[in-house]
Amino acid sequence: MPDWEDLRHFVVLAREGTLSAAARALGVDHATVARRVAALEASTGLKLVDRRARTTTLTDDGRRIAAVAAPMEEAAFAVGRAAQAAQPGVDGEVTISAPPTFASAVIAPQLIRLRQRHPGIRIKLIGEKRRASLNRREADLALRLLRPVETALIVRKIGSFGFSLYGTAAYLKETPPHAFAFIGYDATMADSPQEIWLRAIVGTREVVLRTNDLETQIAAARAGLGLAALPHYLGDGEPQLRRHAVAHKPISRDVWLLVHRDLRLVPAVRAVMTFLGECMKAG
Amino acid sequence: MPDWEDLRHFVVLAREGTLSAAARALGVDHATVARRVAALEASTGLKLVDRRARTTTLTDDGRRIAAVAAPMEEAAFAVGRAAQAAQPGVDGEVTISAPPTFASAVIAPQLIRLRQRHPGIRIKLIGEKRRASLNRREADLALRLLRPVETALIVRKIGSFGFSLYGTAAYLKETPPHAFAFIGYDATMADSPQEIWLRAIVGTREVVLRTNDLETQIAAARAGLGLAALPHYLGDGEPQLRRHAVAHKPISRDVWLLVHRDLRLVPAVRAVMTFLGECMKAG
DNA sequence: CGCGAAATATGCGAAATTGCGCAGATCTGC
DNA sequence: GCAGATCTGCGCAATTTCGCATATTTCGCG
Repeated sequence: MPDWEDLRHFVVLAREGTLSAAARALGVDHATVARRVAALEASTGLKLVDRRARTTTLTDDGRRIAAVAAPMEEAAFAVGRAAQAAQPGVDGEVTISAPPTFASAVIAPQLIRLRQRHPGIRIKLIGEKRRASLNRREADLALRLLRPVETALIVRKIGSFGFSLYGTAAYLKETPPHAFAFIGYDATMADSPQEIWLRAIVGTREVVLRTNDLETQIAAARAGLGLAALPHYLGDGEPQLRRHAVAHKPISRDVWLLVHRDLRLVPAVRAVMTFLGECMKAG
Repeated sequence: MPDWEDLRHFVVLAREGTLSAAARALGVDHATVARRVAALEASTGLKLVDRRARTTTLTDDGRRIAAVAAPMEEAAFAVGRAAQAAQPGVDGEVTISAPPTFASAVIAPQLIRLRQRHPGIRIKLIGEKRRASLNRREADLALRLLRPVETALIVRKIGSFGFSLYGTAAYLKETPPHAFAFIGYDATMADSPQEIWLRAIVGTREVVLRTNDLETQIAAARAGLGLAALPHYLGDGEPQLRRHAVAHKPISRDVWLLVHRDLRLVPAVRAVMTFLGECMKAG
């Protein structure tokens, strides 16, 4: 039986693709990953990776071994969750993953309430667009705008929010609707419901700014560049912006709260879940 | 995620029950096991074992964690088998587990043939009464006298051998059958077919020696103490001993060859399996 | 009640592991 | 074609880890 730490490093290398990326993911030096993998190769008597400068490719044997070792990592994460689940009391650190603006505009302002209610809970709030893997315990809780399909996750709808067009009061007053300019997402978000909704409204008019960053859209709208489709929790918080009513059917997006099955009964996690539900009602 | 080596030590401790036993099983010092487990407790924030002098008991949390971590060990063994299975050519070390007398009297004398045919194969021959776990890779191949029920194992009957009563020529000539003394197994082997067979023959006559060791029975028979029920592969090899025919129906026991599913196609393992089959025909 | 076997705890020196810095190699963008 | 960025490989020093020896505790047994 090979050394388990060697296997841990190798599994990450197999997933990440390069020694350096694996080293970053593991929080160690790349030389350590290289040595660990070399040790695994020695103990198995197999050549697992082709070491070429710039690229490290798994051999056939390497892929086989990585596939067999992957369940080990699953089990290791399960141990981590079990340890978290066994923690007594409501103390502990809970990591939340949420869309960036959601984290900053909705959750963060209300965190003080959670803090007052449960002083023992430490919160790690990660605003990120890519979806954190709850299976790999990159987060304990996640807020998403799409109902996920992953197994072993408990999904709960905790609310929804609507969109409106926002512009400065001056812009809305001075510009006739047929001359409106718009601010929208770039191609990476072309499939999102709010972007499709916006395109329908825009019609033949002009989109003068495309950006993947919502904060940039707000800044542009504030500067009087045009109208942006913003969630109410953001647009209503901007004193310089006003909603502009349109004839189109309004849209809203649902917010889903995700938690891993193993963690759903942990007191600290439950407390944060309750808090997040209240955040949605308040927001 | 906890350190995987810590988990490996803890899983073995959970199975073995004491620090010392776990240390023996792992081939390390017991101090190392204690330190590893302490490190795991620190990283999980849980108390996993109750340390009392002389006894080490798992806590409830410890049992939970051990149960979750056990699949990790399964996967680790699977990696070991996969590595063995990926070995190219017929070179490699193959471990055989067999009943002690079988190993010494049948297999060992013929090993030279295997060696001549496949010089690259190194054999580890373990004579042991307790059944080696092929799942945990204590052996690659096992010979057993009972058809096992374990899953993931391939079972093949490769032969059988008979039993007879053996005594010295002088003893058989000078002693009338009604005065025969017998040599048999002790209580631990009372349920074995050959012992039941022997008891039926003995009838009301005397069993003057009971021992769990077959070699001891042979030595006693050679010394003229009485008659022992020996497998032919042993008794026929003793120049001082002669078979004594009895009216009872002769018995024989089947020999089963076991191999783990993952290893059945490994060239070196296949070669040894073929060799073992020939051993049975020759013996 | 004393003794021995076996298990756990502790302290110390040796050995292995790790991180860092630097060199060599390859790919990308201009 | 060239400069910059990124990745791998290697040697050295600091840290961590491990095994051994010793002490302590507990259980079984006469």
